[in-house]
Amino acid sequence: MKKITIGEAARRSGVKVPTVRYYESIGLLAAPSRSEGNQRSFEPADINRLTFIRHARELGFEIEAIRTLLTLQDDPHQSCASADAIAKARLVEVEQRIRSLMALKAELETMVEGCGHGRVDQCRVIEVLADHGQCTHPHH
Amino acid sequence: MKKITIGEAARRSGVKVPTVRYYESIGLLAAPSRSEGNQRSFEPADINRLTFIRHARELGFEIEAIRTLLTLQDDPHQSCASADAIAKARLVEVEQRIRSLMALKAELETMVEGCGHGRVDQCRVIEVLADHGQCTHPHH
DNA sequence: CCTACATCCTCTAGCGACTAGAGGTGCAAG
DNA sequence: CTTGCACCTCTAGTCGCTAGAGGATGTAGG
Repeated sequence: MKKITIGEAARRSGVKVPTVRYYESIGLLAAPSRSEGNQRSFEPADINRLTFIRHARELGFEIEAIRTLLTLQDDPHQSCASADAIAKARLVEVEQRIRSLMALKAELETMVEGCGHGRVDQCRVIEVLADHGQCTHPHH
Repeated sequence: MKKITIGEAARRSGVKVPTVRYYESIGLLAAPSRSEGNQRSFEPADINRLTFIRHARELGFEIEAIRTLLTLQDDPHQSCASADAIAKARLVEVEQRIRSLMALKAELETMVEGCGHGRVDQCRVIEVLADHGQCTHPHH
């Protein structure tokens, strides 16, 4: 079997080198075997695991959620109810975040549109921040 | 003039007590005068400043951006071009974040819908994470 | 005046998920 | 054999707070 260095693992998985070491340090990835010169030597399975982690992180799952998802993946005969629950919870979070960002977007647009590019004392950006009563969307 | 304690300032501005002290420590808020017993004594202007900061934070502005906005507010004869640029940049960020979250939402929905609530080896949640080629939206 | 009790003070450490840098070793090509 | 990159460990820093220890102050009731 050919040895996969950490740099190679990083390139194949899309996870940065220091981040791979970090994942090992927090026990998300098992410590790989070492070469004679003490360098990490990864297996193809490690690349899959790293890729899984990267995808999950890109979808905004927290490390602890990923830890749970990984233990599920490691034992494929378990019920997938936990995985389902984790994904559903994440979906709810994302939907809330979208709603809040949409309100925010509207408010920023009002600020930017109202700005006559003159002096600060006529600037709507500063004005809205200073007096929240002017918010068009009193969401907070 | 009546003295405003840190607790009162926190209540009026909506910023928590330790956060007020934190803002002072990073120089976002001038150190207020102290009572005989070394307790902070705020002015009404401090409440306004804290409220400004809170609004800006709620809109997702970073501390350094707020620092700039505050120096603009302190000198109302300046051009508001900087404030305008900061708000516009923030708007662009928010719009990008919304787009990315919408793609993410679609992907999570596919995962959750596809889950037959059976065993892990048939679970679409795990499957999609393990093999990103299955993503309906190849946004990343 | 004394006693509770809330509020205040400073200081340090912790959160999540990395990222950066120092200072040193291994390894492959020319 | 030397150059130079990739690797190693370790510590500290990032952002914006938050929590807790351990002690001082301020206020209201008895």
